[in-house]
Amino acid sequence: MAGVSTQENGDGDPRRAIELLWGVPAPPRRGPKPKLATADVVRAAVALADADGIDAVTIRRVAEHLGVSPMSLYTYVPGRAELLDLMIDHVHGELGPAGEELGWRAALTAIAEDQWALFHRHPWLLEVTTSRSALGPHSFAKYERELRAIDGIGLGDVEMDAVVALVTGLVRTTARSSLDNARLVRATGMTDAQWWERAWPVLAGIPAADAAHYPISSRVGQAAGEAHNAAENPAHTFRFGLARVLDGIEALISQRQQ
Amino acid sequence: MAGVSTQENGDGDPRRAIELLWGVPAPPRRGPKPKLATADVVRAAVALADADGIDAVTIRRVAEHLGVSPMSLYTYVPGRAELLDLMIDHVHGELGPAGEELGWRAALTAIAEDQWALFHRHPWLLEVTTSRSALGPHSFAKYERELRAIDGIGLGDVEMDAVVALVTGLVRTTARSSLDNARLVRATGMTDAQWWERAWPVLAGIPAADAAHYPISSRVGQAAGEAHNAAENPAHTFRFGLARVLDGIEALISQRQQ
DNA sequence: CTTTAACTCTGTACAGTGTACGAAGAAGAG
DNA sequence: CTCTTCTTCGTACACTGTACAGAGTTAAAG
Repeated sequence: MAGVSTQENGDGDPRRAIELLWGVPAPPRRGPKPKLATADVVRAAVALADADGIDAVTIRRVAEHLGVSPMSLYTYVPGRAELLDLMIDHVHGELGPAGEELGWRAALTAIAEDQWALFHRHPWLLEVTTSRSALGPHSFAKYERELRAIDGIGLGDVEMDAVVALVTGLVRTTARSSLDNARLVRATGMTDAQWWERAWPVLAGIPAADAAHYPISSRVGQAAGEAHNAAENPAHTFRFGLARVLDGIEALISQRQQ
Repeated sequence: MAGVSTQENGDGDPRRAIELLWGVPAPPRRGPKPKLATADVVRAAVALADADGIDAVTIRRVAEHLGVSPMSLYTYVPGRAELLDLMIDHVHGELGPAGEELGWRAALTAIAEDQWALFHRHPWLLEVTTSRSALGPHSFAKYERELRAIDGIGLGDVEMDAVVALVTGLVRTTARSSLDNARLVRATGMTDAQWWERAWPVLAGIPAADAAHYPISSRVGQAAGEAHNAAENPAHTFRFGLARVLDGIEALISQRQQ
């Protein structure tokens, strides 16, 4: 089955969102003392998302966890979309610092491993799409660290951005596959193997689905399916892909140096 | 701002979903003639998603487009989640055939270009996550074609699956970035440059956001931002990444051959 | 033929969602 | 003190997926 869905929400004026992200101190306050701070709301939302997924982050449930009425949250956060932005930047703060003494390959590897771990700590990150206004201080630092890893090794600026996107994209897709598998096992109570055992009789009764029509898929799919369910293997797939990508980057660099 | 969100929906019994995907002919029917066929529903849903994004695909709106009451759709489709599965497999039917006479590099390139184009024709594909039960005939054929491109060149079965995931993942992430940019420009009426012009004064007033703290990002981010907005450049980023990935795969293959 | 069973279609209803609006009350500014 | 601003909250609206029950239609069974 399929799930959804990244919905629109660019309202254009980024001022308030940016101020929240960067924690601009509130101007002189006149009314009653606020019960909470924006950070409390963000922390509660992250805790909810960690535990029950991004769909558990509803205004009502976050408010309930904070012992506050739903509408009060709008005092601290302009809306749900901006809350998600704040959550993203918040957990980006868990990523490691620059660590500059390494070579580019070791540095990129450390970055990728860091993000791999982050996705597994906060799986909901994979269900949220970021866009330009989500650039808070921690996301900025993340980007800076990524670029620093490959600065001064002969790549152009646009190339550097592309290389960084390549590596972070790899982490994202392999982490997604790893966590999707785990999530499905949890949700359906079936491993891939068990699921296929139930699905197979149905497929077998369909002429067009005969294995003869898909000879390579049948062979490879089985091997890959078993590998995905082995506990340690998603990480191997990730590191395999990372090695390929780094090799490709290395080829570019040595070509540039000639 | 951020958007959401892949929600759960594994109900466990895949029989009906699989039958729909593979177009099993309905058993002898007794009641009144159906006004529609499942394919009509899928086509209408795809048209809606193409035009207005995946969030426009609500049961009510699809039904309205078909001149039918919302609840009748449940005659043709078990629920919204399965409808999304059917949509995915439907558009996977637009992908090209195997084309086997090419070398692995040319074949993988053709596959990647095909998928790049598909994502641009159906941007909603990027907002939907697939999972195991979405494997209809066209998705199966897609996987088979991908594997065929690299079959018999010395890779193990699990490696083949990982390589295929690497390439298709790259297409997905670069297409996402390309389309996110386009979507934001459409939604906010601002290009990245215009957006930054408005955002900059806000950021400039925040000590922590000083460019001095992010020297490389400031330089590279500007260059990359301009590149993203140039009409032809997202495709260049995609092809740049593809070249790196293919180089990485090539390194593996020649290492295997020694 | 009549009867029966299966099937399509539809209206209503429910539990959710984000959030606009307005009222009530608290606390610092003058 | 008054005035203004701010927080908090209850209510309400439009929207979602879909469970359920009933009405109407058709083909098969007797």
